[in-house]
Amino acid sequence: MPSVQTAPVKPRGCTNLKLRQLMRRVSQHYDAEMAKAGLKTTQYSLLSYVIQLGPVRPMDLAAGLKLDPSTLTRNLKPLIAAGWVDQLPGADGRSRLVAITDAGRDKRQEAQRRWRAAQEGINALLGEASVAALHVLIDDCMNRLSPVPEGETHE
Amino acid sequence: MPSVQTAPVKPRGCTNLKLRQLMRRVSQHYDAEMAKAGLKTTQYSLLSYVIQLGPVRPMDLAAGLKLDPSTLTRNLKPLIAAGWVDQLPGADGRSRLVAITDAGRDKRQEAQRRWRAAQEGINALLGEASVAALHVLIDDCMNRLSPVPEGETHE
DNA sequence: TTCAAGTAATTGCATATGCAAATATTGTAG
DNA sequence: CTACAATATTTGCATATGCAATTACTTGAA
Repeated sequence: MPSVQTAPVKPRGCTNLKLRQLMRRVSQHYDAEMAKAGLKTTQYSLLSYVIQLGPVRPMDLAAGLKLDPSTLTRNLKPLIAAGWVDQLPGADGRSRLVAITDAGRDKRQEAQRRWRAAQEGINALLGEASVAALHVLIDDCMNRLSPVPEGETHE
Repeated sequence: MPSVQTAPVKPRGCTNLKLRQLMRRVSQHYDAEMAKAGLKTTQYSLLSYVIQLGPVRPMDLAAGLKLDPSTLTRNLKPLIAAGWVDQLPGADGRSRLVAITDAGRDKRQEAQRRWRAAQEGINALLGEASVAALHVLIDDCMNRLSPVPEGETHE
């Protein structure tokens, strides 16, 4: 009988293009939901990390989000302008501390409901198994592309 | 014995955030290589599609790339300015035709070598099996998020 | 024929993104 | 104490991205 082999096939197409396209579609899905809370999904992620990492130096926040520090600086601006985040003086004169405000905590609380709805929408559309598989694959790829040094994971 | 179940686990974390993070890292990898040809990876993709779809209306080009038409308009600008792409009058007065130039074809040829190097770098870093699996998963997700109407695939 | 509905592209607005360079500060070798 | 190296953040520059509104043209109905 002709064996149905799952031979290791050489990847077709451009990984970068595929990733970008999927990312755009997925972002639209989340953004449509988050817009009801007046936030972009990127802003929601940022807000969440500011809460999670407590008052934190921009450096460390950027590292946590795996963002370029210069990008972080700019992404913070709208959140500061909206009064959701504060810039406190850091111990070191050349650094600062980024902290959540009460309004920011409230906003995040509200947005979290939207996020959950969006995530569940994705789970439903793609199937939980696929989403879980995607997460695993992404984590795996991230680790191979830039291993996280020992003891720097967020429990 | 305790069965090692591959139970369908509920996905953890934000699919959007994970995708964005991976996309950024992967883009950096490609961009580092493509920069040697003086292109962004997005520009390489666009150039490739302009060649592939021949003289084509912006609409259809945007659809092919799964990009918003307004984004396409702007992404074309640098390529037109560089003389790699031309805007020809379309049959219909309200439309145009986007076409590759000789210089554009040359540039793409050069860039294609860089792309191959970048793709092979990714394959090596992640393993061909992982990359292939990722592609399959992405294609699957794309289809579920926005099914391609019958007969609109590019052979 | 004339005007309203439809279609294609673009512009206005806001955000996201990263590299390289500039800035501000700290620490250190001499 | 001082000039230089190291560290942390921010700006300058260019691109990427999408939604809503606008512009330009076409078509169809009255």
